[in-house]
Amino acid sequence: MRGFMAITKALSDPNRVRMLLALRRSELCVCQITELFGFAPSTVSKHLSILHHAGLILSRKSERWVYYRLPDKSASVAVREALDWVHKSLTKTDEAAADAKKLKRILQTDLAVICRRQKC
Amino acid sequence: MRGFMAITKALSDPNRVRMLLALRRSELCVCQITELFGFAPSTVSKHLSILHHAGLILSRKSERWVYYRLPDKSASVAVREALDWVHKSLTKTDEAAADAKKLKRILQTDLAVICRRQKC
DNA sequence: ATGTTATTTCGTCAAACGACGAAATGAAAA
DNA sequence: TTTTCATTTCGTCGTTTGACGAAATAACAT
Repeated sequence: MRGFMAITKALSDPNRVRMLLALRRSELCVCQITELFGFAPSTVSKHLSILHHAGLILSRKSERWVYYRLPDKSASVAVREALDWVHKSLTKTDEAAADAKKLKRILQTDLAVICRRQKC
Repeated sequence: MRGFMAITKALSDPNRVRMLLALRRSELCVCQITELFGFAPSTVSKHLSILHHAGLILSRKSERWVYYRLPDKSASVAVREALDWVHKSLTKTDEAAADAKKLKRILQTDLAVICRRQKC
């Protein structure tokens, strides 16, 4: 029950759900997600940490950046079913479409440029 | 997205999830659920109203009591998948077993007796 | 009609949440 | 080694949540 509640609590915030949808296309680093949402980096980091703690995303560090991604088959059944449910329910929504559109432009921009932009 | 978030917020409280599990065996009236949880009736009513608003449970009124039950096939895909996910993930947990055991005794007791008990 | 009573609504309060900025961390670059 | 910088942690603040009891509601029983 404990792990299950970690998942449902993680899913109870719309911004965290949007993050899961954004990660569907490809892994993203914190500053890319920060750019997408327009939140403070610390806020995004906290959200990602909650998703990570629930097992809904995985992380890896490379060069200067921390990348988050959706888990593969090795995730628990509860996590996989939760992610399937989220994606099946929301891929066709307006919010997901708008985020996907904005994300597309972000992915075309150099990472260093995006990160520097956030210092302003 | 709005309806989906209503579901995830409803599922983000462990007591509401326990209520969904309790309803798996049979429909229950508010005072039976109140007896099971040991909360104030107003608290239970609020929880049930949140679950109902999310479409996760249905209600019917009969004689003096309001009964809540899980929805049938007519529920939305998102709701049905959420309920399947909850039940598949949690039916074998200790919490569910303990509630089921206590619920069994409650179901053997006369409704009017249970309701009167709560006035003390 | 009147009274009873199961349920809901409302107001309150403490705890949890989500946002932020400032400071700490830690790994790569110089 | 020292600096740089992406990320995380910490403390704060306003809002939301979950609990309660009291009062309102509405349906049944008398």
